[in-house]
Amino acid sequence: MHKGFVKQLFNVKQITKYNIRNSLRRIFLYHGLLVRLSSMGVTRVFSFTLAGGTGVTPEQVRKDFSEYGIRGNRRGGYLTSSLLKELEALFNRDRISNVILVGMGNLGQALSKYGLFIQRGINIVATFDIDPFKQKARADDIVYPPERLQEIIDRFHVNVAIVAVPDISAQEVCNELVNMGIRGIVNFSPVLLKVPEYVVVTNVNLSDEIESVIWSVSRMKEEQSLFL
Amino acid sequence: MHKGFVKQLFNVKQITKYNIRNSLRRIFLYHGLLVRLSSMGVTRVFSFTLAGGTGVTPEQVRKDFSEYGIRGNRRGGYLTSSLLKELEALFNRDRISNVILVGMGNLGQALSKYGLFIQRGINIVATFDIDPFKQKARADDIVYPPERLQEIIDRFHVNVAIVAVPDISAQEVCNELVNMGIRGIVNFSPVLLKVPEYVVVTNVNLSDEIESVIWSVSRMKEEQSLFL
DNA sequence: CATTTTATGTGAGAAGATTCACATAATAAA
DNA sequence: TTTATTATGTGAATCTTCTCACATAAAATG
Ligand SMILES: NC(=O)c1ccc[n+]([C@@H]2O[C@H](COP(=O)([O-])OP(=O)(O)OC[C@H]3O[C@@H](n4cnc5c(N)ncnc54)[C@H](O)[C@@H]3O)[C@@H](O)[C@H]2O)c1
Ligand SMILES: NC(=O)c1ccc[n+]([C@@H]2O[C@H](COP(=O)([O-])OP(=O)(O)OC[C@H]3O[C@@H](n4cnc5c(N)ncnc54)[C@H](O)[C@@H]3O)[C@@H](O)[C@H]2O)c1
Repeated sequence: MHKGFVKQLFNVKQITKYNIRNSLRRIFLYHGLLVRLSSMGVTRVFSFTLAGGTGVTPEQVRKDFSEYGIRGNRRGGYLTSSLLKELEALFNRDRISNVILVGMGNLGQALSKYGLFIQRGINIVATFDIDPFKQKARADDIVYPPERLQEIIDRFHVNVAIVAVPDISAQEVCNELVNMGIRGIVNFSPVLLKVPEYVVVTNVNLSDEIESVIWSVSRMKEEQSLFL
Repeated sequence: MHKGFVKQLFNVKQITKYNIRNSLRRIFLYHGLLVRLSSMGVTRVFSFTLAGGTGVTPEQVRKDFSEYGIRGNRRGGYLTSSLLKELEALFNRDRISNVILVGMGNLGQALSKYGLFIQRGINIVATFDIDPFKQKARADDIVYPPERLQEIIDRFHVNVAIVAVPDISAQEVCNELVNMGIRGIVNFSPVLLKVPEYVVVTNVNLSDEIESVIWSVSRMKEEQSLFL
């Protein structure tokens, strides 16, 4: 089952104590799969179901569940609905989280238009850009100027921000956000943001992702050519 | 130095032997930083320079370099230019790689417009979409119909594809690509693609990334409220 | 030219993550 | 109701990754 594909989790490598364990990253994967299975009418899953759908081994799935105190039936696997509830309780998905998005360039616009975030409990309540031209992009989808950040953060009790500004502005924007009460940042710029220890940052580096696949493929090809 | 921020690497979790080691993922991070430092005129770096800029420890940087046979001067650190060359040789960046992009929706369009991929040796030679409306989006930036995939893959010797289609189509598109000779896929859809063992897949799951930050923040807040 | 300083390079030990193996419990079958 | 079957749950072993400590070499200083 778990052979024949390179699989990947999202990534987070931590240094503070607010460490996201590998096991928890996988829990997110299981959850994502479970949401889809559930919407397809699947009412019961087994460790191998989740394993097959996420690219890990069944033992790993059970071990992960064990770590978070999630238990199934010794023969009947797990009930989709109650497993979903348990997972969502585990990562505070009982309610929807308001996030803001700063930087409405290419990437920011794509993210802001994505309709499925809400299914995962992610609600982008407002978007911001320093460029006046971008600010009046659309009437139904307002882009605010950075001056209104504090107001919106307070009004919607926002803790988490998505940062999609150019690398030169990233640290500056980050500092402002942290001063305004933001405690978590998803950073798409390729710079390491310096933040106080009470702020969580996750970097998504798309160039690295693509480059690593290119590398793997060329490495694979090299190796195979040795057998010709 | 390495305290006070949560740091993250891009991610890849492997099952085949074409495993991307953590150390290699970090090598990509060092490289990205080095490119920026280099363009800022920095001619010499130390393990702590790279560590500070990427969120790892200096020991780790040296250990990683050691693993890949990269050596510096016992006192003078590393020369930016020669280190860059060594790293690029390491992951075949002597030449630029042609990749294709399938799915020109929100995300695909953002990716296709990103001008800095080329600096990282990533050249998107063509984009594809099944939607005829998207196909004639712009005269200067042609979006091809899927029928022309094979032709373009062959013409530009493409090995790697970026897949940004809806989850329902992802496996189908993936199968076609593999049949046409693609050996590496960067998959933005939230499904696990089943591929033969000679194909490398990396999944980028943006919902998971955001959700994990939300989780970390709420977890952190909970913990802090215990001390009130 | 000898001495001090400073950063590298790496073995050894620690920590973390994954796999293995099997006892255990729930269900199904007889 | 007894027996067989099947999936879970988890300690122990293994494998991987990270950290520590310090010897070592290059450069700077006197
Ligand atoms: N687009 C991609 O596919 C891609 C790929 C890899 C990395 N990235 C990274 O993601 C980030 C965004 O990429 P992009 O292509 O959307 O860039 P972009 O230049 O298209 O958009 C950046 C936006 O940020 C806005 N901005 C600049 N400074 C700001 C500030 N101080 N406050 C608020 N808004 C500000 C700009 O007006 C602009 O609209 C960049 O750091 C880029 O390196 C993007
Ligand atoms: N946009 C985001 O911010 C975001 C966030 C998280 C995940 N994703 C995932 O990324 C993927 C793309 O997202 P999106 O927002 O760009 O979706 P989208 O619906 O805007 O675009 C998908 C595009 O793929 C095209 N397509 C469909 N089937 C195709 C086929 N067989 N061959 C070629 N093209 C085909 C469609 O015509 C459409 O243009 C989805 O799987 C989505 O779940 C996107």
